[in-house]
Order: sequence, then structure tokens, then C-alpha cells
Amino acid sequence: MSKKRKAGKRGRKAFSLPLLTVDSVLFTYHEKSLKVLLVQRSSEPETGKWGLPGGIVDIETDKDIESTALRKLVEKTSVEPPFFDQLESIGNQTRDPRGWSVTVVYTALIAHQNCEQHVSTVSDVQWFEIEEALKMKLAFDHRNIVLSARERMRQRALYSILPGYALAEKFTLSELQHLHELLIGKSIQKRSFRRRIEQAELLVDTGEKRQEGGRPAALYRLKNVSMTHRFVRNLEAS
Amino acid sequence: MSKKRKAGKRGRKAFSLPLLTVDSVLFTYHEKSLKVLLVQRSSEPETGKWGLPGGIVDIETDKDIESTALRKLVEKTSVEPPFFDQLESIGNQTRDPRGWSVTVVYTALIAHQNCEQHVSTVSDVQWFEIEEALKMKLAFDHRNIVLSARERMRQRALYSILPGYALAEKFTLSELQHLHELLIGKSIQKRSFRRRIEQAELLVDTGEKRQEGGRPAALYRLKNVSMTHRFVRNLEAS
DNA sequence: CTTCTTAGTGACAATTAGACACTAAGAAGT
DNA sequence: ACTTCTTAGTGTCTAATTGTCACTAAGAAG
Repeated sequence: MSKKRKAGKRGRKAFSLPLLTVDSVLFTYHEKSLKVLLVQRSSEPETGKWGLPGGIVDIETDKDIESTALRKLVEKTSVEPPFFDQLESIGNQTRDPRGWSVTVVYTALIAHQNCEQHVSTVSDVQWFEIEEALKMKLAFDHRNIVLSARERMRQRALYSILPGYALAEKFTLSELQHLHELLIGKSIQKRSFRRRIEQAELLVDTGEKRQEGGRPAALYRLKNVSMTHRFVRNLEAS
Repeated sequence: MSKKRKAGKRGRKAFSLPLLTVDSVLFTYHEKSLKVLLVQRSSEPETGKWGLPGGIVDIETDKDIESTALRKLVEKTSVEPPFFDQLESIGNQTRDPRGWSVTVVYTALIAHQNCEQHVSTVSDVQWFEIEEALKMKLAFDHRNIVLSARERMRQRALYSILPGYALAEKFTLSELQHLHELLIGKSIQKRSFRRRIEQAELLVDTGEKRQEGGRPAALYRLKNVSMTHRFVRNLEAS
């Protein structure tokens, strides 16, 4: 093992390089369920299958891999998600039938209403309820990626209020709690949840109310409007 | 934006691809301090500077990117670390003077004694106290990578006992606590620390003792001997 | 003005974490 | 032998956090 090539040590053309792609797992919350954005592939390989929004990194135009991932997402939804951060990278010989490939995966969150206008007008981009998505035969290893992304979001539902980025700008605490319950997979004590929210001091009471059957609920919004992955770590503990 | 190339849509040769590398931040604990393994570069670019152990992914021989990273580590230390998992990926136009490049970064932990034999015999591989390493002018963006890796380890010191993989097979609770204190940056209450350890049930009392000035301390070892990144998540909560 | 529904709070119990003094077990000096 | 020094490990009280659940609040609908 560990033989070095004799030639081309500094000329990169001498190496054969793997295909480099990005993929994003974009979540939203709509109609009491957690949804993930999938795109139907129009080109080889895996044509026709649904997969994650993403594509090949274009080193001519993209400054960095985040830009690539964001660009691909904007192409599909027409808007930039307010929350976006790196999940993991997967690179091996078997995940793409074309051979060696590497994908850098991001998770993103967006309010359903903020991209529904665009998503509903095209047929190859669609929100899927997460359980449905996991039952489908997705392209490449995208099913596993969705599983990882959900697990990451589950952790965040336990220790942060970042899932709030999947809600509309103004939301009620009950909505946020229900979303957290979906992610964690079990119900949360209302009192504990609200205490945690309060201590985090990351929500602002807008003063407005919204009614939905019973007593009107206060509408809150997140203090930090937009969140790129560089800032995520600081808020994780909250 | 988002123009598609007209040709070569399915032939990958039509794309110019970024350089793909891996880097590892290998930590150990030795002589009451946290150390990181650095390698002095022998080739262009950045010749002579110290940087992280890593290198270009070889798609001819490596099955996946983890193998590449492990292979590079083994080349430098002659042993596989018992703890190894992915940290993040960085890809942009500016990090390597040769142009667009992407690196997938791993963090790893190993007992100092398990690789000292090999490391001490070569001059281009060396352990550096982490504060020293951060004062140096490292190659590429490796200083930032070391900072990220330390921050990740800091989180782990707070919520898990994974840092134990940086210790010898058998270690005392005082050693483990001191390591955690180094990572967190402040002292920990002995009683709280030990309670946490006990509840995690991830340590085994070997029955042996070791003396170091005062009362002999019980020697423990980790229940899970080796830990690749696939299994890390399950233990994080402990 | 009663009932239904969802929002939000009060208050006590149970659990966990912090603080710190205390006991334990050895080495080394007198 | 006994005192002192050093580090290991525990007992125990207090403080803080979290869980539980019943209660009050504010509207709609009948």
C-alpha cells in the first residue's frame, strides 16, 4: 500500500479525480407534517427516480461548495433557505453507477409558504411527507442521506430551537412544539418545552395573536432571521 | 446563472473537477497536555510548512474517502486510531494556491504510547501541544481546521466520554477528567464528573491500580475498544 | 350563559448538578 | 511507630433543573 505515483506529483491532471457533487436535504413543516423536497431526475443515471436537489460543483462559476449547494436549491425553489448547514460528505466507488463520486450534503430549512408558489408550478420538484419519501426508491444513496439528515434534525429538536426555521416567519409555540414532537418521535411536556424556549431567549413575541379553534395563540418569530452554517454552532446549545 | 453545459452532460471528462483531498486532525493526550499530530510538507505547494496528515484521494486504490484518510494516517503513525470520524468538508477556490480544492476533514484520537515508537523515529512527523500548533503558520487553511476540530472535541468533552480514546488503554478517572478540563477550558467538579461517568456505563473497572504520588487510583478502560465514525452518534448522548 | 377547544400558568414532586468537606490509601520523612 | 503530604474516592447538603398535572384564560359556537 501507499505507493506514490512516479509522475505528475504536482500537475493535477495526472490524477484521475472523482466526480464532486453537492446535495441538500431541505425540510419544511406543512399541514402538521414534516416534508422533504425531492426532484425527479431528468438525465442519466437514475433517470426518472426522485432524488435530492443538488448537482455537480462547477468550479468555473462557484466560489465554494456552499454556493453550489445554495445555487442548486435556488434553482429548484427560487428562494434561499434561511437555515442551511453542512451535514456530512460521502465518497466511495459504489454510490454512483458512473464510478467514484463524492457528495457534500447539506441540510436546510424553509417555511413552506416561502417556496410553495414556485414549487407548485413545476412538475419535477415536489414536497414529500418524510415517511413517504423514506418508502420510495430514491436515486443513488439518497435514502440513507435523508435518514442521516432526519437524525441530525432530531438531535437539534432535542437541544435547540433551530427547527423553527422550517416554520413561517410568525408561528405559535404550539406549532413549534408539534414540529419538535414530529422530529423527536414522541410527545413533549408543554411546560418543559415552553421553559426551554424562554431560557434560550431566541424567540421574540410579536404581540400579534392567531386563532385556531380555542384561545388565540401568541405569534413569535426567531430573533436571528437568517442563519448560514457558519453561525449554527453558537446556537446549538440553546 | 445556472447555465448548463451543452456538451458532455453524461461524460464526466467534460467537467473540470476540483482537487479532492482528505485531512485528519489526530489528537492525543500526553504529559498533561493535548497534542495534535502535524506533518512537515516535503512537496509543493507550501513546502516546509507543517500541516495536517492527509493527501489526495486515490480512486484507483481507495474504496472510499474514509479509507484514504485512514491510509494517510497509518502512513504517518503506523497504527489505526481507535476513534475516527468525519468533521466537515471545505471546498473553495482560495484554500489551495493551485486553485479549486476540496478537503474532507476527519478527527481522530489515539493513545500517545501507541504511536510514539514510530513518530519519534521520523523527523517530518511530530506531536505539537495544541496551543503551540495554533500559534504556528500552518499550511493552507489547516489552522482553521484545527480550531474546528478542537471545538468539536470540546463539545464532546461536555456531553460524552469519547475523549477517552486519546488515553492509553487503561487510565485513571483523574486523567480522563484532566483531559476533559483541557478541552472544556475550565475545571470540573470531581463529584459531578464521576457521577456522569458512572451513569454513562461506558467504562469498565479493570481491578488494577496505579500510583502517582498519593492513594493508588483505579484503572478503567473503555467498553468499546474501537470506534469508527459510523458508531459515534450512538454514544454522543452518553 | 354554558360548553368546547386550544393557550398559557402555578405549584409541587422528582431528578439532576454543584459544592465541599470528609475519609482512604499509599509514600516519605522523623 | 507515627506524623505529614499527596492524590483517590465518597457522603451529604443545597441549588437548580425538569416532569407532571391541574388549573386559569380567551376565544367560538350553540
